[in-house]
Amino acid sequence: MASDFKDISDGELAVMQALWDRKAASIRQLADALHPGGDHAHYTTVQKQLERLEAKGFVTRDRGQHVHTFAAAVGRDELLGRRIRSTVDKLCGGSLVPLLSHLARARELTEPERKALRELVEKRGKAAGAKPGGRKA
Amino acid sequence: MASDFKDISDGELAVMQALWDRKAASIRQLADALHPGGDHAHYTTVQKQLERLEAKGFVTRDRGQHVHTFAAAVGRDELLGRRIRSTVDKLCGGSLVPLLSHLARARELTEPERKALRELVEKRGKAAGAKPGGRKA
DNA sequence: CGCCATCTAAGACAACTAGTCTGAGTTTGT
DNA sequence: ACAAACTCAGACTAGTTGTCTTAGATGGCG
Repeated sequence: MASDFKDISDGELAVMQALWDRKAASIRQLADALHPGGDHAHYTTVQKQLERLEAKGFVTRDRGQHVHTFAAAVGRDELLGRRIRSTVDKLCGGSLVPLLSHLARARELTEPERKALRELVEKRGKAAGAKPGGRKA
Repeated sequence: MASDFKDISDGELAVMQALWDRKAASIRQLADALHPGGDHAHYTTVQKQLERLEAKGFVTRDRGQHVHTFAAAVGRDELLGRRIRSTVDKLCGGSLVPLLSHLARARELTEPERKALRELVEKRGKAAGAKPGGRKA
């Protein structure tokens, strides 16, 4: 279910961001990036965050070398999607309409945004074969 | 700042849902709705949740009568918007493109969703000030 | 008036999470 | 062999959330 989605904290998210930016890294590299001039305590904080992220399945650890190497197991888009879905499920019963009309009301779209949007609309060729609004509204 | 957005827990959200469904209500009404057959403990749980929601500005309390009356201070759409914005800020630096392309990739859209989307595209040239009176499109 | 049901108010409490910090043991390179 | 760097396990604090207890205020009714 969509609900077995374990979310992560802001601190853990910062670690993920660093990981997304570099494909793979050691604790030391991440700690230095996130806490420039940090001491051992900062190092172990990052270590603990990676440990928890690994437990939640957001990160993979390569124990091949003495210095372990970490990599993101879920991408930015994946996390984005989970969060959006979770929000939409909880607040709109799964329907995207409120989300979309909110966007429409909220602010002006930029050119790239409009472009992405247009593609989204085009894509409707296939249809909505899917059952209408699977969830309740 | 957009970041001073205080979020609410799932339990508090349930109270908000009940409130959105009925415009205004007393603690008793909400407690009965949320915990059918509940005892005094459930009552005070809802009371505490309302107290915290009021502190966070999500709910207003009318102390005019002996039995206080509560109403939602922020709507579903407002909360939706805040959460979406928060997610987009944290994960995409504020750009909607990843969100939109995720939607495109994720699944087929339903008819009403496509309709809302088309309107979103049309609406391009306008300034932030929503011109149409209608909330609903 | 006096009683009682219902309500508000305030705080204690356990469970959980997240960030921090400490200490001990292991591996590596010189 | 020694020192530096790393892993690992766990303790500790603080904040949040749901639960529960107790005390005091209010209103209706015999």
